[in-house]
Amino acid sequence: MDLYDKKDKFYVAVDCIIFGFDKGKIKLLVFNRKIDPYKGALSLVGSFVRIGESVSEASIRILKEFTGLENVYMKELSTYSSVDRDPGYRCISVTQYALIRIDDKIKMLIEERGAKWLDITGIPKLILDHNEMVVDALERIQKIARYEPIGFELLPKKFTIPQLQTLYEAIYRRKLDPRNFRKKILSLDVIIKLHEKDKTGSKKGAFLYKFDYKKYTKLQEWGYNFEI
Amino acid sequence: MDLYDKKDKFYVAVDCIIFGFDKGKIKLLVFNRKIDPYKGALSLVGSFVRIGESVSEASIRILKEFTGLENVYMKELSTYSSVDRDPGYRCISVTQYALIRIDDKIKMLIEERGAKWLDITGIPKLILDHNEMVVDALERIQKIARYEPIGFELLPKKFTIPQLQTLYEAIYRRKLDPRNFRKKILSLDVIIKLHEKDKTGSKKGAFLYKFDYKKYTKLQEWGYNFEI
DNA sequence: ATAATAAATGTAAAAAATACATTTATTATA
DNA sequence: TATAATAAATGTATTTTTTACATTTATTAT
Repeated sequence: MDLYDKKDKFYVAVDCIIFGFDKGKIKLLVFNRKIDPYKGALSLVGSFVRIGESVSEASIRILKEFTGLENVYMKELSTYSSVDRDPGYRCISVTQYALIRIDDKIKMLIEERGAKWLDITGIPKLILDHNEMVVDALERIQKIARYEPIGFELLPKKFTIPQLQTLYEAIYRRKLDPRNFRKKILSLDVIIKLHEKDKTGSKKGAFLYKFDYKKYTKLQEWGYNFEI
Repeated sequence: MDLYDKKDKFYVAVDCIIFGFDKGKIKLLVFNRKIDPYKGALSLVGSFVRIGESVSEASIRILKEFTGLENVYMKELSTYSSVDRDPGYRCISVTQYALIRIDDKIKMLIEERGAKWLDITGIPKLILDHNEMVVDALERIQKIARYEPIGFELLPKKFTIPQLQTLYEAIYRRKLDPRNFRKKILSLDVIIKLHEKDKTGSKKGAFLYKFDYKKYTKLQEWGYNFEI
């Protein structure tokens, strides 16, 4: 490998913009680099793609390394390839955005690995062009939320309608009317009411629901609009 | 360059899925390869990305080489990176989809360069994974047509409402009601009626319109829905 | 028993989408 | 110069969806 000049051949990297949702806020997963270059600086979760794996295989591999998670919602965002984007290598980065459920187990796993969650309002300087990637990814999820039920990827398997509303308010950055929101989400007919309540949010408690993937898949075939 | 094994380092290519619209049909630009490997086979317009250019610079360069056109609507589709996608190189391809106006000048230019337009219904076998790219690009433009006015990129600068309708019918693969289509498109308030008629389509002739990019840009800021 | 809290609910009005058939401007031809 | 032929242009009633808005309910803590 060291026979070649690092600026004379292409390196391919994958960077993951990993979003979570916790306490009513959308969060981004970053870590403090342990090694040079940029030791100590904040970075997205990423790695070089190996010659014997595809970009998507690489992204699955590093997501597992950093979070312990498999079968995560992850989609390609885009390619960052400016000649001077990385002073060390001639490296193009293929970015992936991922949505994960934050629970206590995940929180622990992530802390063990030296990663952490940042509130997406007020992301500090990250290395290279990673801030740009985050901005682009946020724009993308805002767009995609209009025709895909991505909200459900970020919530626990069981969630309440007020929780779902708070999440959509965070994605769209505006308040929604609770009566209209409830009416709309129920009319989509893709959530199932459970016979349990979550009482952490109020004395009355709110009914828990779960997402109906089967029904959603069926509807999707017919060109379904998820706008809320 | 030849010091390195072709399977031992990454090559980066860009492939362009270039769509046009002619005689009521959506067309794809392909060419017959003049050199090995795959001499004589049909291929998307593409090239290796040079070490000193970005992917987007490369795509602009090759689009110019093949069509003579600059300032074309072109967006990244996605990255194709299976380890065995290209038997010759360890090559990842970043694809771009482009929409261009087919006119007689372009037709000539393209023929001179040995490229040609294929009807998108019934694309023959293309090299490598290019068929997959075309399918993905078609899916993408169908989706994107719902919230961006991409139709206008494919039509001549001056077009009639029936022409626009035919184009959307080709994109969505379904018939639209002419009264409702006209009502909807006019309500969007982004096309300007001209005092000329196009009489190639009928004895009565249809009024020509042009797209109002300024108005569209303004509306876009407010989160505009282009669904037709 | 009462206060406090967030969850749950309904309705009327406005806007948008849909379904549907006739008239109009023009050219070619009888 | 009247007529036939052609695609363009037009209107309305109905249904569906979206919006705006205030009160009651279930539960816990005091």
